[in-house]
Amino acid sequence: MTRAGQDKAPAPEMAAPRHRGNRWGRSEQARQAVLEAADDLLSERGFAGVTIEGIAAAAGVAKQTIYRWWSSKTDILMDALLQDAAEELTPGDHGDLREDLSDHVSRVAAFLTRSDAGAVCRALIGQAQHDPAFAMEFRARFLTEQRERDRLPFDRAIARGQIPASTDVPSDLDELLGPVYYRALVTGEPIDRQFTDHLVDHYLRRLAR
Amino acid sequence: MTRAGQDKAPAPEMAAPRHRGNRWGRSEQARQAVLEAADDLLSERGFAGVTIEGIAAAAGVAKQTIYRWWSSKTDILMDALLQDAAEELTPGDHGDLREDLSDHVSRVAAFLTRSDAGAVCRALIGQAQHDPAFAMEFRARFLTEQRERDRLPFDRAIARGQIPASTDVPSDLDELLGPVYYRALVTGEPIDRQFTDHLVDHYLRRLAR
Amino acid sequence: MTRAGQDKAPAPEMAAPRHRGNRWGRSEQARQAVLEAADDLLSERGFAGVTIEGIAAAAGVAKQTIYRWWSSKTDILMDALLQDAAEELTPGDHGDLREDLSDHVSRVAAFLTRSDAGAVCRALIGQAQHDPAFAMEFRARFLTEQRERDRLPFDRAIARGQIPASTDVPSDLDELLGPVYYRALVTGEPIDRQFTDHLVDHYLRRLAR
Amino acid sequence: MTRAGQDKAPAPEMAAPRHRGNRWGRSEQARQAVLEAADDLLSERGFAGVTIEGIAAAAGVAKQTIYRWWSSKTDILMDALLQDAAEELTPGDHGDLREDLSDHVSRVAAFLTRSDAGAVCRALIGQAQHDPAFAMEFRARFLTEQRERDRLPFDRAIARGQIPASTDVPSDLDELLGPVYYRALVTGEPIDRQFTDHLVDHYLRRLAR
DNA sequence: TATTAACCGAGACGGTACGTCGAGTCTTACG
DNA sequence: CGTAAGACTCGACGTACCGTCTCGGTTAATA
Repeated sequence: MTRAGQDKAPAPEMAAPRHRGNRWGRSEQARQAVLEAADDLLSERGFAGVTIEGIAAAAGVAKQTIYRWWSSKTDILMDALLQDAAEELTPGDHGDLREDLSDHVSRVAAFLTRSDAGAVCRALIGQAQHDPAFAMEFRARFLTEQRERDRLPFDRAIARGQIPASTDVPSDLDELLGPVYYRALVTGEPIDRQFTDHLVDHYLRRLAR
Repeated sequence: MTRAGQDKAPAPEMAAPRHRGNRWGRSEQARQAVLEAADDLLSERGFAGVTIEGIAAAAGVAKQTIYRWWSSKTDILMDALLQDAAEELTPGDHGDLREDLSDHVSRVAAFLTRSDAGAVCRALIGQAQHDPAFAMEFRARFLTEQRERDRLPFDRAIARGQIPASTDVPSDLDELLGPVYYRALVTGEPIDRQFTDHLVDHYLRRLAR
Repeated sequence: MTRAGQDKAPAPEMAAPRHRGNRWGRSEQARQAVLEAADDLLSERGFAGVTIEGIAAAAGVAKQTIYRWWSSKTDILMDALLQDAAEELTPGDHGDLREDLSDHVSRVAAFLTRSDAGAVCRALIGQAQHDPAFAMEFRARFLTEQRERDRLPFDRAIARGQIPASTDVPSDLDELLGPVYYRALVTGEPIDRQFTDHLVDHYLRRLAR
Repeated sequence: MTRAGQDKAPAPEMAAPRHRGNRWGRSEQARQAVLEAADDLLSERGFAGVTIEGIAAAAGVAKQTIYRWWSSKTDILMDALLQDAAEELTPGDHGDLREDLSDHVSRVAAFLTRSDAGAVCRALIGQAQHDPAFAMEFRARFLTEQRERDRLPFDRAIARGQIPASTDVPSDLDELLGPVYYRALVTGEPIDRQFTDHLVDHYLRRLAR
């Protein structure tokens, strides 16, 4: 759908090589500048302040270059999200389901409510409410991957024999994370560690019957 | 904040009288036409297809008339939502917490995923992700009221002595409704009765320890 | 074809009245500013320097206002030409064909090669070479009128009995004015009084057999 | 000024040899393809439809190759004109001034109003109205040569003693050809043989006093 | 025989202007 | 006083070409 590249520069902290009129491909320099400009504009001026013209100006890039590689501003933000989200949202392995979940759920809460990438994520979920086609793209490009990461603690617990293999993980994920997203997206209520730990506690107590 | 009027229809099911230059107040006819046009445009052309100009044209109303009474297209949709949501989302009283909750949670799910007013609601939640000021307005004008309705089953159960008065109702509401909103807003997964009943069941089982 | 108005402000040297958000019609103020800006840009930066954006900026007018009333930059220049050309190109009446012609032909030469309006005229003739549809419009809106003016000396001479009523005026006009246009448009040769007087002289000598 | 090559075709009617990477010189194949593509685009889509990108695409040539040899689209059209015009516009020698002129003037008329190369010529004259620098180039590269051809009948008549050596040929040319160009460029009036013959007749009658 | 200079197609790049859409403001005539 | 009408300024949209820049590939004169 979108030709946006996901690959990163082999060594991300190295400066992107100067673009030199290239037959084989796009300017990594321009790509990074665009993603960063989009991110900056979102946090400084809000979603309405993110415009293709604004990004182009801030990134020192021609509009046409943006349209060559991205189909819309949300497509750009999606790339920015994919580049940043994975590491912030990959659950660690503490060898224990409660600890893994407690850690991950509170990490998701912090991501959604406090991080820059989380702001991008919320903006895209917002856009998904306005545009069904984008909603599908969001799910295909981000959510599917994220759900894979979210379920890792469960998969490890199953492997350990801590919970039965028959566990309906997707459904349980909805119950655990739903309230977090609900607060982040709808009520705006702050999400503290106590709340997330209660969620985990209720879930584990239910498992234990 | 907004000058939108909510009331005034002398006899709501009667056709509004043709407005003929009124010295003493706004045209109820124009108000209804605007709200309906906004609703129609949203369902037919999506959120981006809702424009002030489009609404004015569809409603046979001057742009200035819209700007006189509403501050933005989301303000209009808010009025439309408030007009429609209350009755769809007021929980009935079956004399039993499980039944009340089961009914209400599934009703919320249906509202969000299948009704026209629910589409308006999702669009506004989407907009809230893009605009913090609007998020506050959404919470003040719709969400507070809705949360009052949502908690009615709990209040009645407390009055009946079915659950302790110390119940942290807001928090429990988040746990019950969060997964529903999460599916509706984020994953797009369909929400069937089985899923909502599981939510209620898990909640009640936890209460019973 | 174009909705551009030709009417002038009733008293042209009076400042156009301040535009005051008008139900019945366009802003005369904006109209004049656009025509003048187009003229200025043409003489200062050449035809390629005349852009809709440039005119809008110079006239302090929105692009949309230009597109509302004119279809292209040549349409604007046409209006500017029509507003200026008539007086510069209306032949005077000296009671004698030779004098009338001598005066008029040299006036046409001066117009084409030295006046600002003549520069507009040459630019439009240039555009007519590039765009057959515009060529037709040019002929309908300017040339027909101009040919009426050009033939006035002949009509008066016929009325006076100085030349026969059977004179093929259009054809004679081509012979008299053609060389002037040819020099102005093609060779760029300067056109002095001697050249135009020779043209008139040759024409009159031919008449006299 | 322009690097456009005029020569080099070893045998012009032979198909140009396939270019296969050449150290010493440009690809005749590319050159011809560009000129033809420019011609085609002009006749099919008008002057505005002639773009460097369009020519490159139509000719199967890289933009850079065009920019290497020509400075602008008008520079290309100039080459195309020079390649085609000479033969169409060289007056024949019938041994008689009237016949030579009659033939040549009507040939010029046909060229301007009916031939493809004439369309190119008119387009360039049009461009000359928009761009004084180009006007000079047009005169230096095409018009000077063409004027040499135009005067041939006069030179031959002088050599024959048919007209005096003191004849002001350039001025007479303006009088003879001016009306033809005027009709072709300005009025759009068709130019038939009767009109051109009248021009010649009037000229010759004047000579004869 | 291998090198290498000159030209080629390709296509990404930073720009400018295009023509369109909608936002939000303003003024008027009417009821 | 509220309304329909509609012209206004402004900002962004997405597109088309501009002219510049490398790139890798192809050939033929030279080394």
